[in-house]
Amino acid sequence: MSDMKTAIMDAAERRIRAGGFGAFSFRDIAAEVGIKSSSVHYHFPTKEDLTAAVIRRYSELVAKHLDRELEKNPDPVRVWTKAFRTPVFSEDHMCPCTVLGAAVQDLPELVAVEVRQFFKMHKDKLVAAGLAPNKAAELLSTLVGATILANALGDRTEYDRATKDRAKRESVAA
Amino acid sequence: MSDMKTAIMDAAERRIRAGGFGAFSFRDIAAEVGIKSSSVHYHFPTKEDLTAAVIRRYSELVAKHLDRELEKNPDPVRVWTKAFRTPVFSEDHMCPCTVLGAAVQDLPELVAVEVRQFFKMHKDKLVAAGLAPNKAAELLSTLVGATILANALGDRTEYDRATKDRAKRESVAA
DNA sequence: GTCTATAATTTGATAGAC
DNA sequence: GTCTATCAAATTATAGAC
Repeated sequence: MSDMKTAIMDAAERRIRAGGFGAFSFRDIAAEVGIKSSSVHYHFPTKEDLTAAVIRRYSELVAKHLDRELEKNPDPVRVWTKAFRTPVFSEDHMCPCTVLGAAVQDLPELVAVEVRQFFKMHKDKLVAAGLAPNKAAELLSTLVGATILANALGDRTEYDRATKDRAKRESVAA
Repeated sequence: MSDMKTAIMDAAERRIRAGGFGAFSFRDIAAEVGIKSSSVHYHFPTKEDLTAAVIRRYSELVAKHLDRELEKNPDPVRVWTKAFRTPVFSEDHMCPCTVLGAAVQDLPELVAVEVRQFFKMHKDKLVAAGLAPNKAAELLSTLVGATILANALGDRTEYDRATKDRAKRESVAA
């Protein structure tokens, strides 16, 4: 993948994390990467294509990261709690799939498919790691919800408050 | 409040639930309620004003509902789990504050304030109902996240999977 | 690959008649 | 309160030169 294609996706991802599909334009991104908006269309024909590519890249990156962490630490509760904590304590604030997942009804089909796939990937991996389906859904819900709570309240420490007890309760219990 | 003002807010709320702040225009809403977009501005000067009014109304409605339910059932876990379940199993799919809370960084100030207040209200009420602050944050996170999971996966039953175990585990324990 | 130029549409908002 | 008319700006996307 070319440097420019990567730079475009990086800029788009940051904006999606902040406000979702409606919160960025080709002109925004073009200005940031130093080209014209028509040149962005050369790399990604439509906004739908660009957004879907960003989510797919993000999803694959997260999947690889989780596999790597699980090798070092067999406790899925701790691994996932730490993974979802990362954006909260960075400048990005939110996971792009969480932002898009909340407004999935307003998303172009290609994007909706990628977002659905992201959450399905998490469920599958958690079950493969030993969690019961109900526990997997509950853990994932708590982590996703905790990022929203922290974001909406403007208080990152809310994520730790929301996830602290479960980590103590269920760690190693998997 | 006039019937027209109410109709405008109803139309705006439905669109916010589906896609957030960027997913509706004054023209959309005007068409739905049978007037022109310029007439919408008579009732609400700006989009920011309209959105903030919608969220404030929603927040107050939810607060009253929770107070009423708590009188009938003293178990906050069951009351809250049922309350957040309602939009998931309706045509609305999502709570408007959850959708906006995920993208709060992209929201006008007046709207962001109302969204923050919504989640603060929940935390305060849960603590007043007897939950420890950590437990309140965890429960709220799980419920909010479960609505997103159900929405993103296009499977309402995911909400029940994600919330079933906790209800069993913690009910009456408050 | 990037540019200029532009089409076609939509947006939030205002002025002023009725 | 609602209308017509309109503005200024922004949007996604395309055509064609270089």
